[in-house]
Order: sequence, then C-alpha cells, then structure tokens
Amino acid sequence: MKAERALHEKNLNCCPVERLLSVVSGQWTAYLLWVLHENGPQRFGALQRLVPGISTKVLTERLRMLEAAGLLDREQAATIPPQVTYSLTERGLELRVLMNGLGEVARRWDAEGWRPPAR
Amino acid sequence: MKAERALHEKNLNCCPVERLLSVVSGQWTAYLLWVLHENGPQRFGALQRLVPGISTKVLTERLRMLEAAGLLDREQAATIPPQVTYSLTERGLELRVLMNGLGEVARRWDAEGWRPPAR
DNA sequence: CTGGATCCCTCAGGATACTG
DNA sequence: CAGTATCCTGAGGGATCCAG
Repeated sequence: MKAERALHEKNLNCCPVERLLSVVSGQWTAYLLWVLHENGPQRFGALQRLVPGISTKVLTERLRMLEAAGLLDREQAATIPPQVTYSLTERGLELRVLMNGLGEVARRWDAEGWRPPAR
Repeated sequence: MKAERALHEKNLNCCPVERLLSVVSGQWTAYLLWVLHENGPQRFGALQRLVPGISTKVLTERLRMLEAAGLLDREQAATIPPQVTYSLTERGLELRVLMNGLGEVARRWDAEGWRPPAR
C-alpha cells in the first residue's frame, strides 16, 4: 500500500545512516565490495567464483545496483564472447574504508566471543 | 530448507562485516540506536513516539535483539504500571561511534547530490 | 561469457486486537 | 504501560532455463 511505502521512504529520508546502509545491507553486498577491494577489478564469472553461493540473478542485481549507486564501474569490451569488468569507483573505495573500520571492530568483538543474535 | 540456510550461515560466518551489519541492517534499527544516543535512556512508549511509524511488534523485536546482542540494557521497575527503560551499553556506544562515521559520509554524499538507487 | 526471464517460497515487517 | 498474539502482504532471494 502507498501509505506504508511512504512511511518507509520517510524513514529512509530522515536518517542518512539508514539511507547509506540500505545500499550495503543486501545479502552478499558487503562481501562483494570487499572482494573487489581485495582482488582488484574482476569479471562477472570471476566474481561468481569469488563469492561462492551467489546466484547469477542476485549477482547481476547487486552489480547493477552498486553501479547505479556510483560505487563501481562497469566496463564492457565488445568482443565475442563479451568481457565485462567491474571495479570500485572513488566512492566505492571510500565506502570500503568505512567498512574496514567496521571490520576491525567486528573482528575484535569476535575475538571477545561476541556473536550476533539469531534472527 | 537446511542447505540454503547453511549457505547463509556460511556467508555470515566468513564475513565479519556482514555479521556485524546483520545486527544493524534491520529496518529502524540504526535510527533506534541513534535516538537512544541522542536522547539518552528512554522508556518503551517514549521510543515509540521518537521513532514514529514503528509498530509495537517491531519495536519489541528490535529491542529484544539489540539486548541479546549486548548493545543495550533493559531495566525494569516492578511498579504498577511497569516502567521499562532502555539504554546503550558500552558496546552499543562503540557501535554508535562507528555509525557516526557512516553518518558523516552519508551527509556529505547527500550534500553532493547522491541518492541511494531505488530498490 | 554475461546476463535476462520466470517460478516459487520464505520471512521481515505492517495492522490490529488483546493482556498483566 | 509495556508488551503478546495473530493474520497478512510484499519483497528478497534461490533455482532453473533461455539468449545474444
């Protein structure tokens, strides 16, 4: 319904952090950015191998979304077969730095025995 | 099915950042932590007013989850009517600091005209 | 090789009513 | 006041097949 959707939007509109998180919170997304940061620019198939378990559908969705968000570049070579390479943009890199901060705390908490509660 | 669940768990297990994000990525969660940080300890009803649009069900879920995660404390006074107060723990505070970092970048990107892509 | 198009199913989350 | 108990819907995401 529209009213509910509007509420959700209002929520996103009034909280910058949730807005930013909405980009990263989808499944595989954070890991995907991390993979691109660790291994440098990668092709579609390579990503699929580097992120085991992800389906082509979701991988495509994520890549399109992150591209639309300006977090990564898509470079297509008009060869046969086609070669498409994805790489982090400046903004994607900046986000990765933030997430490294999260990662440090996450690993420290891990070491302290912390676990996320079951959903 | 178990296999899919297992895959999800494996994904969470191998990526500390996603594991940490899994706590914060739920709707209202980031905003809720922010509210508690800005306004100090609050009671259930006050939170419901400070986070307009959230249902009692989801608010309860979030509070329980964050408590289980050790991010906030629940203090119950055995009065009639009951008074329950929620406050950030040390860990909750630490997480808030991280999220302030996200908030800075989020607001800067906003100022630069950035918007998250439509889901 | 890089996806697009479907089908299907689970589950997060909204609305509402009720209780100690 | 501070929740619990249901019911319900939509979106997220997996599996599979097809296409340029």
